[in-house]
Amino acid sequence: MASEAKESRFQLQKGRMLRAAAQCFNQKGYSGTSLRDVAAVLGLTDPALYYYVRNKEELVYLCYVRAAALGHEALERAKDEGSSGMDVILRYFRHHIEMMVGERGPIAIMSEIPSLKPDHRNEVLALSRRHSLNFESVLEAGIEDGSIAPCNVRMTGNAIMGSINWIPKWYHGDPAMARQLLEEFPEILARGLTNDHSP
Amino acid sequence: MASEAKESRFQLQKGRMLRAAAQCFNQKGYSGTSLRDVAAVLGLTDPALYYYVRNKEELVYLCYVRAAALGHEALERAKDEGSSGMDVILRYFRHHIEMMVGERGPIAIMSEIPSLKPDHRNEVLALSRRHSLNFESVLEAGIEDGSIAPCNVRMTGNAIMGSINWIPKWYHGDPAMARQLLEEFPEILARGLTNDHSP
DNA sequence: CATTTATTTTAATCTGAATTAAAATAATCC
DNA sequence: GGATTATTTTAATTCAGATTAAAATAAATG
Repeated sequence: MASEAKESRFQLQKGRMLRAAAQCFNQKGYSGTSLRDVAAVLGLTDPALYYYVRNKEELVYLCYVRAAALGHEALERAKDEGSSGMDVILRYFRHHIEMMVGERGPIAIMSEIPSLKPDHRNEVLALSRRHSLNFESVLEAGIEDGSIAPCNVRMTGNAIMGSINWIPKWYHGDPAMARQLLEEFPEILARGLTNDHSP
Repeated sequence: MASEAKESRFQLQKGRMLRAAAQCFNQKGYSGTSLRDVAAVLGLTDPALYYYVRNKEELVYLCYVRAAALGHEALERAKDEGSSGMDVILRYFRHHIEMMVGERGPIAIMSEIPSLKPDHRNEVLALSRRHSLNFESVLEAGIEDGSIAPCNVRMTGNAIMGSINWIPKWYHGDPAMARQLLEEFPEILARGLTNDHSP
């Protein structure tokens, strides 16, 4: 239908914009990227972006919501597919990293949450916490089922999330690195969780 | 002597300023902190900062140089004190985290390296790389001496640095958390490195 | 094909935060 | 205590980049 097609085109462009923005933010830093930079990636001029977004703050906000959504999706998918806690964790790592370095990426580093306006900030923080808790509950399940060694799940979760969230700082689009990341990183992260001394 | 004392006072204030700036950047984000914010922490007005620094870019640059220097110092001290590779690594974790949450902290997250001016950016990147290589060489030594399991040191280093660099994102000055961080985080990070199956 | 709607552009404005200049206060030194 | 230097302030300026307005183009629709 017409309205569907139109909405789809709009949403498509908006999606492209969010990915362009994520790319700019990760590459040039937040203060280093102007709306012009983002527009340039899309072959547009800056005011065009205002057709999709109220202002720059909202652009950042949407980038972060998207980042949270992709992380959430990665974990939910892993939970659907996986068996033991450790299995779910490993699948989650793979999905999340795939989203960062693959077709759907990049994912914006959430460096500027504090400068979002209060409503937006609170929402993003809530999404972020939810994801952390979600991840921790998988850790707990894994401890329960014996696939993961007992640990402080809060602290362990923070450590792992840091590793993942930091990836865009050193991954800059090199395909060879992307392959290596997908192949080796999940195991590296998981290695600290293994329960070698299970009964 | 007079000139000594004067220089010391100047350097002292400059040091305070860098810590105030790090605190603001970590708490409010880069774009969310104005020079006025930094000055306010020190009980000054914004133009006063220009007595210590040429401009905001230089302030950020100095924060990052300081961050790199403290990381470097933590690792060097660990190397001086430690025995096996794993021992050095653990000591490094403790020192670095102590610097983040203790008297000498906070340490600024290096979120805005890309928007530094080229000379500064290159210098900070060089310091950053040097630290990574330094850390990787300790990992290699640990693998050599059998205290650390064989691994891709580049990738493993990236994972661990991510965890550490991300700490200020979730540590907001709570003393109880600081204690827990010091006590538990090093072991958590090290757990993925242990060589259980040594010959 | 004419009309309406969607998207983008060009040109103009606005703004807040960085920066500079000049003056004032505080510290130090002889 | 008077003179010199160090530090900070108040007041003014500047500017890049966000934002808005109005016009132009492109797409869709009947």
